[in-house]
Amino acid sequence: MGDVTATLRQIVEGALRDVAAEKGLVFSGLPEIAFEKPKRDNQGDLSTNCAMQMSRHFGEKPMALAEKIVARLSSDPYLEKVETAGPGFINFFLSSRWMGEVLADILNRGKDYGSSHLGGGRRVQVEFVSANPTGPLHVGHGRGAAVGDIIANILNFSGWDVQREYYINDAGLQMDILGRSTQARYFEIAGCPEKAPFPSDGYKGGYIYDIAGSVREREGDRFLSLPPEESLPFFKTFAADTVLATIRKDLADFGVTFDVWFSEKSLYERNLVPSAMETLKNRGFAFEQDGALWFKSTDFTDEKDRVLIRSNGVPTYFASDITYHKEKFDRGFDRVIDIWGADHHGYVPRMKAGVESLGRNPEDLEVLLIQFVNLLRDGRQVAMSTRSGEFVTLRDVMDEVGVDATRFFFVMRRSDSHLDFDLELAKQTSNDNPVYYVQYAHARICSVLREAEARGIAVPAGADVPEGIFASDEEKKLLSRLADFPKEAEKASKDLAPHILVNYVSDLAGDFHSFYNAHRVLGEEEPVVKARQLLVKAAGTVISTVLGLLGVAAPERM
RNA sequence: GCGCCUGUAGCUCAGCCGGACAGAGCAACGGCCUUCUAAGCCGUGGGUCGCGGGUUCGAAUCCUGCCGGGCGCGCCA
Repeated sequence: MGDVTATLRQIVEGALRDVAAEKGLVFSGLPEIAFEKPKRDNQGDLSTNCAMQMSRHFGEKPMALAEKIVARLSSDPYLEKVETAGPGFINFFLSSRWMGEVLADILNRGKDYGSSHLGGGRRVQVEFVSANPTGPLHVGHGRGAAVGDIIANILNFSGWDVQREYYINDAGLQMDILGRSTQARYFEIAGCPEKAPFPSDGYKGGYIYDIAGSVREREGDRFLSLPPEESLPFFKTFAADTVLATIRKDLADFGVTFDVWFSEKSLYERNLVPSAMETLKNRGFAFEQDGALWFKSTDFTDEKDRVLIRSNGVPTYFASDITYHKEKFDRGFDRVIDIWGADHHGYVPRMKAGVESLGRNPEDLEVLLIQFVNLLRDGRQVAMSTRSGEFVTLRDVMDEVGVDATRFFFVMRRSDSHLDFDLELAKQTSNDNPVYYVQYAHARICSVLREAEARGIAVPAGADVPEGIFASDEEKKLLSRLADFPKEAEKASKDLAPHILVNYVSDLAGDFHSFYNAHRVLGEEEPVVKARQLLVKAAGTVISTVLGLLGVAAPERM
């Protein structure tokens, strides 16, 4: 059986129509009846507040309407009992028959349980990280990487055709500064810093020395005799390539890969920027003034017009970005998601205006803002400053605490709220650490199934269990949680919210641990052993699926 | 000054397209290992949901005004 709520919805709708018919009311379309899982155990497995929401239309008090609905509910083998409660809730207690069906559904669909066709195969692009190739990725980029990668996984799981893309800002002034910084360090190492002074806005990180050192290893001192301006192109290219290679390696080791690495420079090489500017002019959204080309962003929600091409002829970052987004949509995506650091939030209205000016619905571009990571060690803040080059890199963190914990921690909170990341906590292998809590549940499950096998008790091939075999609260709770998964996955997809999955899988692991401590799988009567083996296997399947979406390992042993 | 985000238990946070006595983890306290992994489980205590108004049968949730924290407002990227 697929969806319990869909079945319930039909039943309740039928009852509502009956009540309406008796009162001579006609509704063209009933609002969707919402079901939720009540907070307290004695409030049933599912409940609806529809009586309260529709009481006005029916001219009834919520509770009275609820009673009428309940009185007209058709009997259903999946329903054990139905109650009205509180201010007008209708609570549904599901029968044990339903539990067996959920179990069978999970076991039959395996890894696909919880996946959906929400996206209908439509194409979505997720662009994330996109850090300037001027230095190693820091923790903030890491959070964006984890969020973007997991969102891409979730969208894929819910039926979208997903492409992951990294936009390389390799065209602007920053590349020049990177080249000059490297060049200066090269001359400095060689003992003649005066020939190429370090730029005042240069990159001061130690990695620049490493790159300069590599240049000396490969090219020797041959640039010392050349005028700096002549060797600058080499330094620019070499430094950018080196940094980008490091970024790729860090991301790959972090479990993040991209389908496309898109170069900003390529926009210029293909001459796309001028043609995009032409498009804007033709559509009446760009105008010339004071020798510059301006975007008429005040036609949209922006507070002032913005420069596209400076009076010196150099395009702004904004011009590249409009061109880039035009190019994205030209590639045929139905939906484009950009994941940015929260410090760019002021740029969102402008970018949306840009998209709209190109004739595209601005809602086809969604911008997700990722708030900062506050790095702590034993509760104390770790000092960081990009300017001085002293920052904690993603590499540092994943080397210290491991990829699994790092990814998990990055998506534990809503993306739009600040994240406290305690390095010491993430490293602990104790119950303080939520990552291991979940992984441990999976390892325990594997252990039980292994032990069963060792004792010659194979996991039953089918998925059928006797009705009523799961009688305890712990079993029912676990099953009920497993039944929630498709809804939770859907919610995570619609909200683009990985933390929903983290919360879900933590709760699921908790339900499993409670079950495990209260009951034994092996050594009970045969039908119970078989049913519990299947239950445990199903729990393992779902935990493994969710951890897979999070890009976190599901270990068989710990 | 204008704009965006944010303020929930001692700490970190969920809940925020309005609903049943506001949830979880950690920390504190008390229990549970001869039995499938105690990296686990069970129990107890702990909250004026920043403050004041408003809308509603009903507000942590929506509106509004204050107060506190973060960020952004360039012919920078």
